[in-house]
Amino acid sequence: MNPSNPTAPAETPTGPSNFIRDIVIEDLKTNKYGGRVHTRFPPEPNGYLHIGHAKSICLNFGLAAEFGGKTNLRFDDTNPSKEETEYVESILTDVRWLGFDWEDRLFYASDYFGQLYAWAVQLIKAGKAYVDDLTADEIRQYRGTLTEPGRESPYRNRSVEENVDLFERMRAGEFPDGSRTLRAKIDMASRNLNMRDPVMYRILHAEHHRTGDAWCIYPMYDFAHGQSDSMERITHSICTLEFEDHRPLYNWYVEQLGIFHPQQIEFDRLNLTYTLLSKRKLLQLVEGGYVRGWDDPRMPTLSGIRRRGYTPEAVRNFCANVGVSKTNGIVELGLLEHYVREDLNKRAPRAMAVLRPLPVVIDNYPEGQVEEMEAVNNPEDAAAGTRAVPFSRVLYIEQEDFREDPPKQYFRLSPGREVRLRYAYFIKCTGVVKNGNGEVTEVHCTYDPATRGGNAPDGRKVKSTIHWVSAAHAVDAETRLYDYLFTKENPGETGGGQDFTSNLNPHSLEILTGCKLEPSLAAATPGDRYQFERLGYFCADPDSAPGKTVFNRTAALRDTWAKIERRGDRR
RNA sequence: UGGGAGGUCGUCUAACGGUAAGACUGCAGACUCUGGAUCUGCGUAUCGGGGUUCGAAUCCCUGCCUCCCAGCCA
Repeated sequence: MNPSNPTAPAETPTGPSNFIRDIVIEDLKTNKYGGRVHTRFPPEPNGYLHIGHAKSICLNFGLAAEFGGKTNLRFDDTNPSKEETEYVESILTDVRWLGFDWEDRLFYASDYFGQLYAWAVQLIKAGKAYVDDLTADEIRQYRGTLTEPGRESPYRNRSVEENVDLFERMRAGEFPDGSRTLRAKIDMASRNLNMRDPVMYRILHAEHHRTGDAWCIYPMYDFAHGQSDSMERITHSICTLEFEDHRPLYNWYVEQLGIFHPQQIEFDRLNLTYTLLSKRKLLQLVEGGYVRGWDDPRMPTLSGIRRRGYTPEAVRNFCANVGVSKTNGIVELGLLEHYVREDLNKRAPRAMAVLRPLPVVIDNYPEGQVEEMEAVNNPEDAAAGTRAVPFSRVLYIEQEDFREDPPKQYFRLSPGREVRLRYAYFIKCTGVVKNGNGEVTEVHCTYDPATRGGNAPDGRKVKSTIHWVSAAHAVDAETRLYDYLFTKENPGETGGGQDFTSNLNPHSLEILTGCKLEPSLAAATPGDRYQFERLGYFCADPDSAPGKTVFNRTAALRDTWAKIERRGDRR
């Protein structure tokens, strides 16, 4: 926090330290970059950001913020065939939503196309790059294999003059896509395949989302990334493990060019159980119609998570606590859920909602009478106050809260048994009405007027408190319950010939209509979050319209009874 | 059978030659007008084999296992 004493722990540590933070602290101590900490988050605008990106965003912005540094947002948009403005918009929105600010430092690799081109010419003139006429297929063959060295291209020793001329003509659009490339002249025998004369530029007559048709040659990521970091004077260039092999190449470019040398540090990408974090596969889910879009609440995208009802605070806490290391592991999805529950428990107002209604008639309650019961808005937050909930003779309770033949340890309503209606009265079940299939369609009860508000003057106890909604006052709603999108911890693991879609969970979405909400919920607007008592956290969906309320279940509450019952089944 | 990076409770992360710690999960209990929350307690780990050392998760040797790399993707 205090730049003059960078080794002092942060005033509000959001999580444990990690090896990258330790490196930054050490660099500050040795004054490696003149006390500067400058990071960047460099997405490619070819898809929506997901929870794995959130880890990187939090790391980069968090580190800079902690040590008084800066973080740039830079789009690595070097491949016009995959990138779109829609994606840059969504990325901007998501980073902002997460709570980070790049201030005036929004950059694009495409801003640097001119400089990159000049540097390419510089390398050609230094005899360090050449125009190659080999086809993609031939380049692959010449590259060799993991265990065998590659062979030099027959075009490798063209004169500087010819290379300059050819490269200029590539840029001028004289050659068709794929006919030539610009390659770095390094070492076809290198044990690191990235150093076997990597392609620097390819010909692509494609419309770029920002530069339009100004260019028909585009730099490869490897030729753009390191220099972009360099131009932005990035001190700590943090990326994921798979780029470790590329570091020697980035170093080579920067050294040949004689420009500022950022320090690249690789960390492990986030993996989550029952979750896919691959933009390619997420795109496939969207395009294949397996989900309703990038922001489907089952998606691990930030837009999906947001629509699901997660808070940025919960995501940040999660990211601060998953740890940053170099081991490839897989974090349990339950940890993410833990952080939403932890956050929402503190801030979500409570309300009563009945998802699967079962009518209850209080036979001894005066017909036509309505009472306003006082309910606490949030037991975790006294300042949230109370509200009035209407009570009347006919109510709805949750089907699960009644059992005609209660199993052991079931404490809820059943014939002859007394329970408390939350914030209202004790009721005792006196009988049921069934339909032709023998299913209970209505429960009859009597109430004890002396227990108004929920306490018995005679001190008698009930073993259970259940939620309810007055039938006459209820607001109808649709709720969408979500389960894991995949049935396998590692959805990428598939049997012979199958792809990951075979691991899709057919029950990942359950839509409930005819749900009954307490009237205060009629005021909910999309994005509003509540805890439906005893059920879970719910968030009003943008699909809501006047008269049609839709809620997403963000996360269920911990359900001890379900656990007991499940265990009972196994015995 | 090349190169790079890794292997610590079920999961993730710490311990930087000196009592293997924390979080999540699990189990047990307390409390409770949410079978929620909260609180208390319990459990399980240094990949294997050698070595150095008074002392090794940590250093050395060796074996095993996992991940990444043969795009004109990023």
